[in-house]
Amino acid sequence: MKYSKATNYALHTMLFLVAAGQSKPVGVQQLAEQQNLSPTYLSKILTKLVKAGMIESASGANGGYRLKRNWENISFLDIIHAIEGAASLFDCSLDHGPQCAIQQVVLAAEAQMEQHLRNQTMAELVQRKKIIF
Amino acid sequence: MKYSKATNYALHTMLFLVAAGQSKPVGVQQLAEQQNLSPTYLSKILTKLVKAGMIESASGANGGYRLKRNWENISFLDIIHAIEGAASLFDCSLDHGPQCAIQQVVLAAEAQMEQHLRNQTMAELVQRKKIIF
DNA sequence: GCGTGATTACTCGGATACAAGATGTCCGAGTTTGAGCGG
DNA sequence: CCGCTCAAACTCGGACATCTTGTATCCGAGTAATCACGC
Repeated sequence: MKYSKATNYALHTMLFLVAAGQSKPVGVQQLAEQQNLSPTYLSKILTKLVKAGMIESASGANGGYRLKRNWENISFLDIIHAIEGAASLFDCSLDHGPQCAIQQVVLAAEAQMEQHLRNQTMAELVQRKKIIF
Repeated sequence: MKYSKATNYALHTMLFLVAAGQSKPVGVQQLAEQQNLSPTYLSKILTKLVKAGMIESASGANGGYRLKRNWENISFLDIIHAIEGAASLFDCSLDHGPQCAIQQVVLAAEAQMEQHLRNQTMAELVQRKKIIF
């Protein structure tokens, strides 16, 4: 079990966008170069973030991606969910009784992790560390 | 990102073995029936648990799998790591600076989850709930 | 009875098949900016 | 100097190609218990 590379890329991109501010859109090319991956693939990932309402895209020359309003509240969990989906990471394969004891334990553990990811916003991270994204 | 079905099977099997006690070995056929999957596949999964030292196998007639000593301390995390591997679920794809801020956040969150999984033993769960595994 | 061999009931491990998802690439289409050009 | 056109610089989306991983099956080999049989 591992987070996908796409999540990796999305987190780094968002961190950069937050650090850059929301003044001008940043081209996908520039973003891709920094992470050393192909622009077209990055754009697919960013499309998910757009649909999740975290950023917006600007077409045409000088286009690119830009933060949307209330970007201050975007948490790690928001980004991860946008990319990976919000499904819980364990589904009991059997159907025994109303509630599987194993499932309860694992989901409780997952909730702990999500709690931590929900409390950490991108903006806060940028403030604390002086970048190195 | 999801835990694999194999993990699912392993957890359920361990819970059953703990509930059954370590007197006689339980055949893989019986274990597979309860979870409605093929015996050969289950045996592959259980082989990992054997190598992790949680259970032992007995060949020949009346053979099967049985708990090993100090099974009381086996936690959820032990089983999950035996099946999924112990690799952390996030590796920063870039190499920027000594420590990636994003990585630190995600790993801290993961640590929270693992903490919870480490504290929950199979034996405890069997005692609390009267089965339904 | 008692050993000895065959049968039966198991697990083990490797090889293989299959499906799904992650990871990328390619290309055509739409959109905005800005430069060039003619009036 | 103004407006029009056109090219350039972008993103968007769908359709692929590829690779890895999870899931599962098959089969031959080894092993232990038990049964049968001959002495």
